[in-house]
Amino acid sequence: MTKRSTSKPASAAPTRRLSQELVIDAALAHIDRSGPHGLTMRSLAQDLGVEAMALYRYVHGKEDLLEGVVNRLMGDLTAELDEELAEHWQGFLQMFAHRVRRIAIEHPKAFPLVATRHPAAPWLRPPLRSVEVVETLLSTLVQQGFSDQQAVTTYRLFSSFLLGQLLLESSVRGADTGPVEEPLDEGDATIPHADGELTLDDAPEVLRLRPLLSEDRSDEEFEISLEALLDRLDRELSQ
Amino acid sequence: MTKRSTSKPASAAPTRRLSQELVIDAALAHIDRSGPHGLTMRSLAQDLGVEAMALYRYVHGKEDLLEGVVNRLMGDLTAELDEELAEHWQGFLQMFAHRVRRIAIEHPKAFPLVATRHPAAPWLRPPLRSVEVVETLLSTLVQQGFSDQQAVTTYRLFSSFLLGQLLLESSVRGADTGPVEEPLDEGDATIPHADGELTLDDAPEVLRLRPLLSEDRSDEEFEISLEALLDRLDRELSQ
DNA sequence: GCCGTCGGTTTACAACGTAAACCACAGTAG
DNA sequence: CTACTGTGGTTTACGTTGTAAACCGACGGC
Repeated sequence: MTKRSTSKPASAAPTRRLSQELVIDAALAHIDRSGPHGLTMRSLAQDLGVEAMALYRYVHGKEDLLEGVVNRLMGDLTAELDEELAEHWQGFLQMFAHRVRRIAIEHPKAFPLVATRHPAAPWLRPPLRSVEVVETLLSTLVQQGFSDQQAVTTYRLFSSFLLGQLLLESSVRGADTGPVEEPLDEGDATIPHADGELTLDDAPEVLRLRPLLSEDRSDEEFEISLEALLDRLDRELSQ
Repeated sequence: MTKRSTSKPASAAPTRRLSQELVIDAALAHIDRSGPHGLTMRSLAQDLGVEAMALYRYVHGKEDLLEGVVNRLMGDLTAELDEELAEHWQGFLQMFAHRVRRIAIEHPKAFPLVATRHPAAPWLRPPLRSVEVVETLLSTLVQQGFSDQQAVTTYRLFSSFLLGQLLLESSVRGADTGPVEEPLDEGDATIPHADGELTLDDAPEVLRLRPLLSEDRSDEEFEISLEALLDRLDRELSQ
């Protein structure tokens, strides 16, 4: 109604009763299409066909809302784990990794939040942010013969791996799924800032390898790297 | 002068002439102590003993300023590389990795910006965000016998590794170097939100391993993981 | 002397997060 | 049936943000 043109995909007021779950879901949906930057209390409210202040019945504030969103995202990570796979730590970790990756892929714009948002406890490393998840992971590992130290280290290695890989991946996916973010102005000053099409003169190698560079190998790369990590763990375990 | 109490460490107006460099440096310093969230055009201006709008002579806007900051951070990555080390790709990558790590450690609060801020080109993966850096990296690799594909993959693996490792590391370091961020209120609603001291009942394993978990092994872990990555690359190279 | 241009300030505004007061209704108690 | 109270939502309001636009003083060249 105002003048924003940035995608208000109808659904003006389909629901007649709010709830925290509903709010958070709407928030996630909104982020999915316009990025975290595009999420505003008012715009979200409008999505729900309601006034901004109404949201405050269900969330403490924006910060809290975002917290809710990442919980929503990473929440059902421990849900219904396949007992079969969980029997060997390799399969277990693999399954876990793929679950997280699926989330990152389904919500490329939202996933970075998981990384940014600092966790409740310093030893809760993104993207495995809930005590529940860490608990199942650690207990499973220890239960399968990992020493305490090994379990913890594995947890650390595993999370760095996931974070690095998926953050990067979701960043590129999030970009081409509609870079609705910051159109911003043109014009320049004395700033070295990003040129319209990037100066890759005197960068012959980059120029030459450009097709290779823009290729999307994320699937195989993830698989391979994960495999490498597991191998490495396996080696360190038996040694 | 207003009423902010959040650390204005003197230095009211030591300089009589502004410059883009100066502005960006001040911004970085400000972020270093209060986090990106605490950086405000007005507060930054005040640090420089000047009015907010003055900054716009040197930066296009806040977004641009942040861009400048990350460039400043990652800028001199290619400066004066040790020819000795660059003779073997292993030493080369190692040196690179340590340089980046040093930056992440010296600016824990600022480093996440490097990850968040999306790069000019999609194939420019954080934290190696400048064409220059990527150019030297790629050319060095190719020049030492890497195939094109191998060079590119190495670049990818290397950046994921750095990003995951250092983002996590800087996040914990940034936290205990003064969590000036979002003190926010107390009180609750129907929200699952982080309890004051986190409920780790029914998380016996986490509870038990807590000392292990909060231990800081980042130094060795980085070294070891880097080593592992290099080994893996070496293996894939010869095979 | 006058005149741009450069560096900074003043003023202004729209958009944001959110506190506080307000209102409309639905149950329920009497 | 009426009065009371809590619950869900709106209105109004305020402070803080980023930034556009107009303004202004000093200073160097003609």
